[in-house]
Amino acid sequence: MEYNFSKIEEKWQSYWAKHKTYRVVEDLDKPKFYVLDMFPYPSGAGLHVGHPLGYIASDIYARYKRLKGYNVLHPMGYDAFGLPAEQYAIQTGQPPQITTEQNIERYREQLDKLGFSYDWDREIRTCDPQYYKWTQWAFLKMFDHWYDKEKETARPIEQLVVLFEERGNAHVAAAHHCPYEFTANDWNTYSEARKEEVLMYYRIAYLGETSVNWCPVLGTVLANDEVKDGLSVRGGHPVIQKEMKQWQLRVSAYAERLLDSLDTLAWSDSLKEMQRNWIGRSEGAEMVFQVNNGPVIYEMPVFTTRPDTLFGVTFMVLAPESEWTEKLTAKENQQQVADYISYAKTKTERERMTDTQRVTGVFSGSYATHPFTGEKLPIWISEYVMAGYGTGAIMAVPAHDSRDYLFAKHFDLPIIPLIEGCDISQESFDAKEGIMCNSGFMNGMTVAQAIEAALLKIEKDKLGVRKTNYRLRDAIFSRQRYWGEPFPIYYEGNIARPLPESELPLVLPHIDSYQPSGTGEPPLAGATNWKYKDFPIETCTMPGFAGSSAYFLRYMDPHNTEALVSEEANAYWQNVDLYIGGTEHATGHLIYSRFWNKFLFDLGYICKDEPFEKLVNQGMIQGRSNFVYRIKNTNTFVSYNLKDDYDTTEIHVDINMVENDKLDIEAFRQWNPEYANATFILENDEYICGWAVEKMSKSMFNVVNPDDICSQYGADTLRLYEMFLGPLEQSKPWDMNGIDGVHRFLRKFWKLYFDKEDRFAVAEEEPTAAELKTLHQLIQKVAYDIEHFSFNTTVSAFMIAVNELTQLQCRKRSILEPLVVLISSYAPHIAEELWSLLGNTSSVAHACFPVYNPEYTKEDAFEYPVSVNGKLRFKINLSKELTKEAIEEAVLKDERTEKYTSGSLIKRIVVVPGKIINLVV
RNA sequence: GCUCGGGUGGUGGAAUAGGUAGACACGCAGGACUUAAAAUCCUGUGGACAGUAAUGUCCGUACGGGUUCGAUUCCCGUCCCGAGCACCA
Repeated sequence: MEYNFSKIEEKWQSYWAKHKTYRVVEDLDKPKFYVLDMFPYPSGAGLHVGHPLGYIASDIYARYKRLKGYNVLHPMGYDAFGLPAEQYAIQTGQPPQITTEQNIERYREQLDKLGFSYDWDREIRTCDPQYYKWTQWAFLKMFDHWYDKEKETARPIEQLVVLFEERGNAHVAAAHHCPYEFTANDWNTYSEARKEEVLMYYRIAYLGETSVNWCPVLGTVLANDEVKDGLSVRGGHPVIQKEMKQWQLRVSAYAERLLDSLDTLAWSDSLKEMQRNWIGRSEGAEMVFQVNNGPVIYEMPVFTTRPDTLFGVTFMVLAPESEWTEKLTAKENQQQVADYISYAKTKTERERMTDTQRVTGVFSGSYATHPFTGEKLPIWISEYVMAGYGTGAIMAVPAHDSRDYLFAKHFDLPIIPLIEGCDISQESFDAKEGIMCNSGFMNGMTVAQAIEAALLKIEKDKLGVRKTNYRLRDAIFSRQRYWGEPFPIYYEGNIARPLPESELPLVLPHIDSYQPSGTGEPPLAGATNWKYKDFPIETCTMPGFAGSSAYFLRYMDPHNTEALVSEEANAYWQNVDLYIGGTEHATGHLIYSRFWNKFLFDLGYICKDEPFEKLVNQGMIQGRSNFVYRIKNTNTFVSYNLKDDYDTTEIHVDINMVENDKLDIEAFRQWNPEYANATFILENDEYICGWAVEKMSKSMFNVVNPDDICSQYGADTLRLYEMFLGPLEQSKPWDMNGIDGVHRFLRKFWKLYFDKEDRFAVAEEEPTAAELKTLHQLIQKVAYDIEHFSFNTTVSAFMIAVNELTQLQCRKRSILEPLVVLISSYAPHIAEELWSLLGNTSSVAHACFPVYNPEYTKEDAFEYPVSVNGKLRFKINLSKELTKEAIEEAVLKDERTEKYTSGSLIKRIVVVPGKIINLVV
């Protein structure tokens, strides 16, 4: 029988679907294991060969764990809300519901062809009202809670009200952004509207005025992780800063816990590092500087991580947006300051970033008093100080901070060095090392000692307090878009009210036009009857990360109508044991879902405080693009090696028209009418294309569709080949060069089970020692490799084993049946077919992973390499069981020892049993 | 600038606790089968030198040093590549 992969794969895929082979239910008799992929956004372009890389790896792992006796939860779904579907709707008028549905269908077809062992009964879609009901529910919970910093947990807002009634807000350790203090008395006299206003400063989901990343082209606000280099991640449009009233999530309240529990997670170091950077913890002091501004004495706080440099402070700087800027500007400087602020406002985020070298600023006209020396410190305003971090004001130490240094040089301000022997003639000395000088009581100390001494002094003199700051900001949660979860919020006048839980899900209405209104109103403003009891409902929708922040919990109990997840299901599945996905979500999804999970944990809805125990980042599979070179202003194309003689433009060509970098000229002519009459300058009668490794994308014409590979080689070959390509975590370009070797291997493997006449011919015979050794070496290797995510080396191990068994002409059930089980994680279709040919009636998925027996792999004789002074000389066959002394004796007796030491005295013999013998002369 | 990865044949990549570097595969070369091609199978394949040959000797994991009987692996310095962060005080 031929290895007819298309027939086999079709047969088993429909078998699995029909018999629901991979359906999983809670089973208290079995240990659980939860393997999760980052669910895809179903884009119109469909899957390319890069997408399944992680899915294949997780599928191998899930299948392996199943064979090992675990009850494996391995679900899949779709992150279906998002911008592209809406952009498409704006262009075509097609409702996003329809296009998303179509895209999902296409994705499903492509996924099904690859033989994944998902339990499709648990599929979820974030745009399904039955799913986003729970996204809205979680939002309501956040609206209804505040964060207690003392107890380090979220608590119901009613309890905060009780605290306010008793003691006002001054002594409540809550995460908040309330700009003022009030007493219990004040609180009790507040109107209802005023109370709501105050509570909004404390809610975990809150509506607040903030400076946001506004993208005029997309007509929406973006979160920090959705902006890169001052451009939107989606689309690459410029982003400006704008003050807007937005829904936000108080992620910053969880900063410390998000940071601390990173240590308990089995994530890659680089990913943890990225999260640490993003959270950005820094320890220091918040100190108060007095500003004597005419009749009023202000106390202006600044944050510093270098209190040791206090004696080097020669001026102060405020952020242009800081509230202090207005207060501290002297009358005679008002015009310049106003000009400067309006100048700073016109700059986009991108300009501000690229312009870091240019020093700008303006003097406010006021002076602060140095707390130790009493000196007058001029207060400047400059855009290099950020309003959103610390207090929006800094004490400048030009000698030891490079930004302050540039500023001081530019405006000719004094610079006082504080470290003995440091050279500050060209640049500041930023390193935290050396001995202090010019620093009063800190003279002679090291920097580390001085920091501690300064902190003690600041606390003692009540000049300030120790403080830890985080870079992590609250997440902006409003999007002025249509295709997202509606907020379950309505407005009673100015007061935002939560919809009752019984009203959930609040279903996204259909609208007539997806066009932006032009007035900045979100599309939902145009929905008819978008009201709750005559009160208008919030017209913004939630951002993309809302739906993906708790989806891993929903998979545990996807059809529950009473709860996000039942207590029983959650107690059984706990959290994700293995999460596989791209590193691009490091500072977005992976922070938000950890935050979301911790919040639900605080409320007692779930039992684990972290969602993903182990996380593996698969690398990207890049595309290999091809180029042709058009001579400028002509329709003539010149071959790659001749292009340097002309002035050419590089143009991407569809890789389907290129083979081994040789262009199919006819296909190229038909590709685009513009090229129909093109002429070509050839080399050796061929047109050679240039090439480059780039991101796989439609616009670069370098996309390889997995469907094509499946029809040409089969899914099993594709699965094996994607793993064989290299280490999972590494990025690599797609190339087809090795795929034949992998396909050849599968055919060889298939042939093991058939005789010369191509009849299935597996015999019931006793295996030989050599056959058992091959099998058991493989069992050990496969188990080890899968546990260590070394999928590429497993494929090699299969190849070696199959070669050996072919050599041995082994056709015995006792060897070949376990072999099927071993390979079934990687190549499930061929494994199922052989498994059934072997007479098994149930799926190979229900088999047991073969047990490794070290007896069979034991070697009697071992070939010891013998080296002299570390240089390999010869090999000697000895028993592995021999004692050190016996080995030494045998080596000394061997005549080659004499030859290679040429009579020199042997000073020492290093014997590592089972490894090596080294003679030191 | 800071942080984290990484540099191994013509290519993708192995080497699991410091112990035979280059597994496995691609490519290439030669051979078998065939009228021929495809497919399949076999052999060789890091470099240099010596030998008719089996084989032997030396060099070799970006570069320079160190630790060690022994370093692709550990330490220090340099160079290059990739990723992330970037006025975060």
